[in-house]
Amino acid sequence: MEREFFTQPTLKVAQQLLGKTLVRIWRGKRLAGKIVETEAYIGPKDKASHAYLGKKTPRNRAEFMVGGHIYIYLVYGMYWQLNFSTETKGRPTCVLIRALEPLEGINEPTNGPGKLCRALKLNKSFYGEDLCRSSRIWLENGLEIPQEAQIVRSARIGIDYAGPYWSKIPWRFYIKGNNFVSKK
DNA sequence: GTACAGATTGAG
DNA sequence: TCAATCTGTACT
Repeated sequence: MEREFFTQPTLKVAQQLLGKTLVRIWRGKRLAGKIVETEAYIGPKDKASHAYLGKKTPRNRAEFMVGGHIYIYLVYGMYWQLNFSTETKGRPTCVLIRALEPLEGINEPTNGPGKLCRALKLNKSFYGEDLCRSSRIWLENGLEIPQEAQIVRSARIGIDYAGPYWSKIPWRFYIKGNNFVSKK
């Protein structure tokens, strides 16, 4: 995928990522999966974002990079969370990849954000990696892009702490009826 | 230096 | 319903 794809508005990128193929080269092998579920986190105003009110720390600085870079971090002491930065440099926006449908070489579950990172052998060494230039992880166009009618919008998962408004805003997207979406 | 909570998961 | 497990961040 080109840089221009990732620099579009975050909500648009979150929806257009559905159906794209995420490719990861691991020990010379191709691991690939179709993205079936995403969530948008939109910078300073989003109370659920790590960059709420523009907060910038060593941990979340990748959120501020120009679209197409990897923001990866550890939650609950054991699960990695894969995000792609979006929009322009300095804008703290990103899309969380929540679930994949396995296509090639994947032998572990990928129906959750922590699980997909385990299946694709992703960790902090990917922090800040450029998806447009990396030789070990990138995105390819899927064969068919889901029609708008096949995309479901709902509230994001696991962010109740953000309060009644931000925890309910419908910034989670997934492919309708897909068996690999998390929280069946 | 110490305390604390989290964009999850799988077991009971 | 609940514990595992650890890092970034805030506070003393």
